[in-house]
Amino acid sequence: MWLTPDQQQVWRAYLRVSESLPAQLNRELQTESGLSAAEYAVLVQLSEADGGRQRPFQLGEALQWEQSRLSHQLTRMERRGLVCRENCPSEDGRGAYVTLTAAGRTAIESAAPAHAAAVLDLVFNHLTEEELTTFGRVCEKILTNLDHPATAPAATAAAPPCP
Amino acid sequence: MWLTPDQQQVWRAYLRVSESLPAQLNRELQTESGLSAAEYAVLVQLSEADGGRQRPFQLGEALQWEQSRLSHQLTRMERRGLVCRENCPSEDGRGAYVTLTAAGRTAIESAAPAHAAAVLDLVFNHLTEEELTTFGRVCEKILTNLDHPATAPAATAAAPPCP
DNA sequence: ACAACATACATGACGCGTCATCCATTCCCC
DNA sequence: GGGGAATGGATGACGCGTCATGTATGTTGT
Repeated sequence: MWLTPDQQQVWRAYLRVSESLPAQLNRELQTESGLSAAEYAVLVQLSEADGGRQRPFQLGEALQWEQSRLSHQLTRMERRGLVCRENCPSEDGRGAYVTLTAAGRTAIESAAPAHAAAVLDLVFNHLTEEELTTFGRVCEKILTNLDHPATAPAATAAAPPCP
Repeated sequence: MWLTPDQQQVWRAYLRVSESLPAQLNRELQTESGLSAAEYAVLVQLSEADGGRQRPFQLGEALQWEQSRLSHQLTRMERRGLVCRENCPSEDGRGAYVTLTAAGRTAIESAAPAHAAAVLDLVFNHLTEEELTTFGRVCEKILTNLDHPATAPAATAAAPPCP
């Protein structure tokens, strides 16, 4: 029930990566393009959507973000003029649309190349083919474990009939 | 200057891991022990220190944290009674000491086993030997790239003589 | 000895993320 | 068709992290 020394070492290395790599990418994004990682992610999704326009809940699904997180983020991005909200899609009175503004499109298009270059530079340009595929497989395995919470100590049998 | 499809796929998987894995571990830590990941990290360091007592700047080095971040964190943890600050180490009038309280030691000791189990459960128990070592090597490589900013476009030659 | 600089730490402002909660609309089922 | 429940979304409170600054003590050069 404890990590082996090998696992400890890998885990510590991973923890450092998981702190430093996003931090570094954030800094680069911020200084080169004035965008945060969160803004970048939203802008990428919107720019890939038809008409640069999407329902918030679709955005949330694509980003795997909590709805509240997205809502806060959109509020800040609207304040910055990167997106704008339009209410009342005729089909669903509850809904809304988020649209990329011209400024938003400019921002993402000018930020993307440098960001991709940074990712290549910090990660992929230094990996062998085999390291790439194994790294990918490890990530997929972790995602699988996150989705199937084997952690459920006794509830794996069946969902209780909700009495 | 763009990611290949393979790289794209691995990158997206990594991004999800880097969001979901810490989030999941945080949740578990929070619900099982009432600790945040940041608190856990500080408590681990302090509990390994002699007398559960350390200078903030040493803590910062060990954790690789910015000084300001640590200071804020210690303020919150002091408010929660997990650590306490003592000023005036006789050797250095500027300094301070952070000490683990009894509550802090109890917290970390009761939290550690479940946390280790969660890490094993979510990550290491599902990796082959070869995946473990390759994963570790990839992390080390990324860390190396982060330390040696090959990104420095033209300033690698020499630091300017600071005119 | 004293000015200039460096070190150790604290703090306020702000962006970010989560949780809990709330409002409006739409769906469903009797 | 009327009363839940579910869905789409917003918001406030709070912990967290960074940047910019501030303050006090120590160090160094002249």
